[in-house]
Amino acid sequence: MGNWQLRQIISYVQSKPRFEMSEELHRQWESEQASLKLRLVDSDTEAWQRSPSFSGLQRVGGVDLSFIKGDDVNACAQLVVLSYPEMELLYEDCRMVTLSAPYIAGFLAFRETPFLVEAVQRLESETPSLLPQVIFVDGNGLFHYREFGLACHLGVLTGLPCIGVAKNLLQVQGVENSERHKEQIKELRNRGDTFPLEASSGRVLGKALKSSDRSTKPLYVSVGHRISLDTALRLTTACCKYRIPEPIRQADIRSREYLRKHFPEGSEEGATAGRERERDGLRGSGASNGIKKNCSL
DNA sequence: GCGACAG
DNA sequence: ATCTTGTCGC
Repeated sequence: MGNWQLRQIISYVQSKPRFEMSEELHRQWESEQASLKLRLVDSDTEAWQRSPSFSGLQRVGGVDLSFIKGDDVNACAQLVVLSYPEMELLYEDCRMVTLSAPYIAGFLAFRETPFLVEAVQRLESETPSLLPQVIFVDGNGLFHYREFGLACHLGVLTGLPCIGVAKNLLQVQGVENSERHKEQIKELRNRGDTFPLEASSGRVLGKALKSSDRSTKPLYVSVGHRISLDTALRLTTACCKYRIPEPIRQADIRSREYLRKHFPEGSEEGATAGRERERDGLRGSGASNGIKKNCSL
């Protein structure tokens, strides 16, 4: 294929416009965020959160969604629970899900939350003793346009303490990826070092955190629900073997692994091909080494 | 027109 | 989110 045709294809793909949201839906979602926000608790509510060594904390959770390359509708929703402080797997749950909402910055929760809540509810009804005492969420909490990101949303809907952890900076409320910001990143020396993400209002919405010794890029941590920012930072640091907090990292690794296994590159039509295998006995409830597994197509 | 846009 | 090989270093 000539370079010329390639450019033609590239420009076509790139011209695909981002989803345009109707004014109506925009208002509806904003008002839902505002009303859920009334139930948000942005301080420590648990005894273990006050403990310097988190004594009393035994289970930390992580959630994530993974996608197949050409398909932004079918995804694998994953919940893992790890032991604290060992970070050993205690429970994992994954499901293929069909998303109904598009990705729109500022409204990520409407796309992902329904499936994450379902996963938590399955655990709650089947093995409540394994419920995590806190959940690490892939996305922002209070560090958000309206101070109610995915981690807040999931926290309020489940009632569980949640921590928002974003891998990329969301430029919001006056916080920007400026030269100043880049300088502050360079000044982070040791694992655990932070600097505040301050809104133009003066409120600190979250903090940038150097989560491992050999990572140039910080994590953007903010309160999700029922935890203070300082505690969220301490715990995030405590749960990082690498840059990404272990619960989120495991959820990410395992959901991708699941997709690789059940939808190898080439099984195009996305999840439809796999649906036929649905009844073929692939339902994992059997535990091999004490780890509760709860996976199915 | 240019840049931003968590996942 | 996803694509993608090697490369440099411990």
